[in-house]
Amino acid sequence: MRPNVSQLSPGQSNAGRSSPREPGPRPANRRQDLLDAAARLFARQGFHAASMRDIARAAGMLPGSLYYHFASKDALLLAVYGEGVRRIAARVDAAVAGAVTPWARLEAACVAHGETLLDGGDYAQVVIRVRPEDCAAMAARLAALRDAHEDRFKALVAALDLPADADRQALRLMLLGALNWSQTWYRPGGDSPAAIARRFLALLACGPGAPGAETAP
Amino acid sequence: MRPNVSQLSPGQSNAGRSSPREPGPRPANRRQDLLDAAARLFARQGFHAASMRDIARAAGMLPGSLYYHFASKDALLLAVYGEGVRRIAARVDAAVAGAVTPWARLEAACVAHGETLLDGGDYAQVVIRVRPEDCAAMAARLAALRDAHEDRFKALVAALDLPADADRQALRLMLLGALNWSQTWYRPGGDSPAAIARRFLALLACGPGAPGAETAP
DNA sequence: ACTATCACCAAACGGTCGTTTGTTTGGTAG
DNA sequence: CTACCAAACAAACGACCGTTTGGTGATAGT
Repeated sequence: MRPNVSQLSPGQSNAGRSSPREPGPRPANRRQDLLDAAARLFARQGFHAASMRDIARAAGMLPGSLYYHFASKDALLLAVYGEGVRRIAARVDAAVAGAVTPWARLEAACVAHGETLLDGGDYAQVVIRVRPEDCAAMAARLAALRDAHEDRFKALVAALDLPADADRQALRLMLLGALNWSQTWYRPGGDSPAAIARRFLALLACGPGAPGAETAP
Repeated sequence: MRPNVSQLSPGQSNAGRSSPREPGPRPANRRQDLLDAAARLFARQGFHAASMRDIARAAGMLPGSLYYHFASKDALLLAVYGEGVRRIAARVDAAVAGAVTPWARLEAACVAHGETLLDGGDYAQVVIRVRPEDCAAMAARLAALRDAHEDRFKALVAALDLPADADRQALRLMLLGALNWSQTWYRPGGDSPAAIARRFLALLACGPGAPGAETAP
C-alpha cells in the first residue's frame, strides 16, 4: 500500500513483484508534478512556509495523497534538493567540458552556475534558498549534496596558474558567495545572468578595470 | 492594558500619560530580554521556524505575556530587524569615520560589516538570514531598512578613484554578496572575520596576487 | 487608604500543521 | 469474470500555531 521508497523513480522498482510490468508508461504517475510543485513552493516561500497542503493543491491532489509518493516533508525536500543539485551540476559540467584553458573553464562554470541559479528554474533555487539546517533530519545529506557540487569549483580554481601565495580558497568563496547571493537581488530585465557571472569573474581576475568579457591573464 | 506601541523603548513614551514617571528604571522591564531572545531564535532558526512560544520560553515568560510588549510576531521581527540594521550601520559608520583615503574607508566598512555579521551577535545575523519576503506584511519596511544600510556602500564605492568605465555596481554587489554569504560557511576558529573581509576586498582590488592586507592602488 | 497602571500569568480561542487511516477507482493480468 | 494493485480520495488525528481574554500582585501617585 506504500511503495514510496521516496528516491527511485517508480516503474523501475519491481523488487518483490510477482511478475514485472515491462511495457509502456502506463501508471500516468503524477510524482513529477508533485516534485515540480514542491520545488516551486520551496523556492518561492522557503521550506517552513510551504505547507504540504499548499504543495498538494498546487499539484492538484489532496494532502493525504502526497504521502503515497513521499514518506514525509523532509523526504520531499531531499528529493527536490537532490534534483536541484543534479541540474546545476549537469549544466556546469557541460559548460566546463566545452572550454579549454583553466580560466575559460572557470568562467564557463561560473556562467553555468549563475544562469542555472537565476533563470534555471525552481529546483536550482531551492538549493540556494533552503539551508540544510532548515530541515534538521536531512541537514547532513543536504549539505553533502551541496558540497559535492561546490567541490567542482575547488578543482577549477586549483587548476588556475596563480602565484604560489595566492589564496585560492578566498577566491572560490568570494566567487560562489557573490553568485549565490545574487539570487536575493537579481530581477529579470537587467543584465543577463551570464553577463553578471562574467563580470564578477573579470572583477576578480583583473581588478576593477574595463568590464571586459574576455578570459583574463 | 496594552501600551505596546511596539517600536519606541518604554520609559520614554509618556504620550497621553496623566503624569510622567521620570526617575529611575523602576519598571524592571523585560522587553529587552524578549528582543534578545527573539533575535537569537530568528538568527538561529529563521522567522517561520521560531515560534512565539519558543521565544517566550527563552525569555522566561509565557506566550501570552509577550503580546504586552509586541503587537504581533511581525512587529517583533521588525523591531529585531531594525535593531540589527542599526547595529551594523553604527559599526560601519564608526569604522569609516576613522579612515581617510577612499580605499581605506571602503576597507574599514567591509571589515566592520563582516565582523558585525559574523561575530556581532544575533541582531545582525537576523538582517542577513531573514528575507524581507519571509514576512509579507513587513516586507517593504524590512527591505527599506536593509537598503538604507547598503546605500552607504554605494557612496563608498562612488568615492573610489577608478577608470571611467569601471562597473561600480558590480563591485559593490560582489563585495556585499560575498560578505553576506560568508554567514553560511563561516565558523569561528579559522580566519577572523576582519581577515576575511580584507582578503575579499584585496582580491577585488588587486586581483589574485599576494594576499596583502594593505590598502591597494 | 484608595486607585490606577505596569508587567505579567493562566487559560483558552480558532486555525493550520504534518501525518495516518480506511476506502475507492481504474487499468491490467490471469 | 475475477483478482489485483497502483494511485488516488475522504476524513480525520493530535500537536502546535499566532493570538485573545480576563485576572493578579506589585508599585506608584493622590
